[in-house]
Amino acid sequence: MSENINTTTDNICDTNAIKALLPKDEMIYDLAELFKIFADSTRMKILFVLFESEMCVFHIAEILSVSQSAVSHQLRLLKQAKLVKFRREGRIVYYSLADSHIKTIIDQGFEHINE
Amino acid sequence: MSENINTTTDNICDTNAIKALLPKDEMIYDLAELFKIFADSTRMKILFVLFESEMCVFHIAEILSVSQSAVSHQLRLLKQAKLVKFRREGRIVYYSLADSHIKTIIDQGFEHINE
DNA sequence: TGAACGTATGAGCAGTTGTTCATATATTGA
DNA sequence: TCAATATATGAACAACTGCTCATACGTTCA
Repeated sequence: MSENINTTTDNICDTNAIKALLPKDEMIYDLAELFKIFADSTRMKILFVLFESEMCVFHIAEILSVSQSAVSHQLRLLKQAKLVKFRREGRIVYYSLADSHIKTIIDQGFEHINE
Repeated sequence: MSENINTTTDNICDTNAIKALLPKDEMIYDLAELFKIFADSTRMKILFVLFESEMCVFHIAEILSVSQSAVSHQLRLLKQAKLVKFRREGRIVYYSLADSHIKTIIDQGFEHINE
């Protein structure tokens, strides 16, 4: 226990102690991956549309003036991140938000910007 | 008022009405820019270190096993996004978190991951 | 069954990002 | 003032991202 000496440098602050307090690398990596999803304005716009209402791919593309393909590609990422869910009704696929954390995260982002 | 007809397509959903409810493009862009900062594991790690304590560049680099230059570059971005602040004491520059929204955003991210 | 429609996806490309390396700037103490 | 130390920054490069284009898949209806 007490022989656990910091052998690298004589620090005033104990870097090893702080290192031990950090979340695991994998956890931090996953967190960064999640925030990557919010880090694009097209995806952000899609989320804002879905805040208002469940919506099919075609209408999302129309509202945002973005190609159907681009929307579909981004919905794929949102789906993988479990930020949206979907249901099929005939040929039409309706997307909606997956959970409520999403709104909280975005709201806090807004508050930071409008500090 | 009532002559405001949707001329593009005969939609069941009124896409123009939804369009009007969305935040302005610039706002959404700024929000995405903010989340870009959280979208990298090195920056994320830096934030987690600063959750624990104010810290100089050298020690951050040591704790994270990242080069001084890389840390400095990332701190620059964190500074620009007003996520961290700093104070100089001689040759040493100490960084710390700028406000409390940061922790809330990250905590919500955690909750989403651990759903 | 086959045409039409809504959605998904792979390839390719231009633009962006994070790192390293070299070097500049700033502060201290001899 | 000069060497040492702490930090900042520009250039360059490899890796990644988001779009477009072409096309495939899945469903409906005639």
